[in-house]
Amino acid sequence: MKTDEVKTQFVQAWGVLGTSWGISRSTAQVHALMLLSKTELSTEDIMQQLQLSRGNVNMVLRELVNWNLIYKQTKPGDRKEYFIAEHDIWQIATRIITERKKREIMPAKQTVKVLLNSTNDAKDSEQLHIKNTLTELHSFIEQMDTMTELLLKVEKNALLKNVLKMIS
Amino acid sequence: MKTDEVKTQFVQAWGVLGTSWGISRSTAQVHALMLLSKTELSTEDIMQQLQLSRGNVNMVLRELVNWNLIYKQTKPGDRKEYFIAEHDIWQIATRIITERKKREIMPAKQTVKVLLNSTNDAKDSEQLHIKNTLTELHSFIEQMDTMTELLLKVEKNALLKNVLKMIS
DNA sequence: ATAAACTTCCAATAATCTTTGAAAGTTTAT
DNA sequence: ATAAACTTTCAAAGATTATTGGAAGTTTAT
Repeated sequence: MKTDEVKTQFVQAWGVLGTSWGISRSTAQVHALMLLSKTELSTEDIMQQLQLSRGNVNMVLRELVNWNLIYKQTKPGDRKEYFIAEHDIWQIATRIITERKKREIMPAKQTVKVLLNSTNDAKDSEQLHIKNTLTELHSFIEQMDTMTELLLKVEKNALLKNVLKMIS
Repeated sequence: MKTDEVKTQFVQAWGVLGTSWGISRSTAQVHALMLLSKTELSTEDIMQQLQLSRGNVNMVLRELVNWNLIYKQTKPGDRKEYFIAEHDIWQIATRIITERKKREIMPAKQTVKVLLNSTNDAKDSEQLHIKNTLTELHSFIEQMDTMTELLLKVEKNALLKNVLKMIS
């Protein structure tokens, strides 16, 4: 397969996958393109290669910069901004996991915690059942949280990586 | 807070959270209601309590049954179908993780694998960079997959649970 | 101070995903 | 065989989310 074909296919496929991960198609596409690109790209480059509007590309790039998945770059004597992707896969993973934690785990934790507080005075059997369910949910979310932290540590911890390999 | 207030708040909050996990609001709401309900509920009960349409509740229940998150029940001398939630939090977790793996990890694995195959004959530096990126992505996805399997095993494995606690 | 080159914002539009509700289908009791 | 009680389907409507594209804003060189 030709280089450009591979690129196109990956970009398109990643866009589709992205939407099932709660990432907008364009965001996933731009990230995919940049991952495969060795060199920095300008907004124009991306617009042209992916046929997306200026506004959209601008927003997506801002989002990716916020997630620390791409970096802004400038070139001497050139006023344009260029962007280049973080290419270290574990760095990428770390940042995505961090975002997902923020988006998916923390709000759930918060919700359950608040409601759990309001069931302290549970008396009848229904109330106790609710309290019990919320308690279990809370402890489960805590464990997911721990797991997430663990994942974030794997990168820096070769020993841990091996332990995981051993026990799994 | 009153029992019904807690229920309502949990159901509503869970509905909102659900949408940021790629689960439809109604699905998350119905599941939340059933988690807090000690007894089985009929389609009518759910329609009435959550003010959702018959069609919607029917589809959602089917989906939840498919995920093994709720069970169908019948009562002697009653033609209606009733549903009751799986209440074991680790069972619930197992089933959700399994679904997410199916939906999020497997398709990505497949995509990368296919494209990786088509870069075997990489020659110039750009092609090698692409091949390299895809290779790393592939190995990362493998690791996520392993991690998922590990998560699924934690439930049944007290030792593993303790190891995790220890090293995290 | 001006204009050129570029970036950002945001209201309108488009695309996608969810929910409804009525009609069709199925099962069970008589 | 019929009708009552219940479940399922699916096209249309509604809600939400993503994208566009032009206008406003900013920066830099002269």
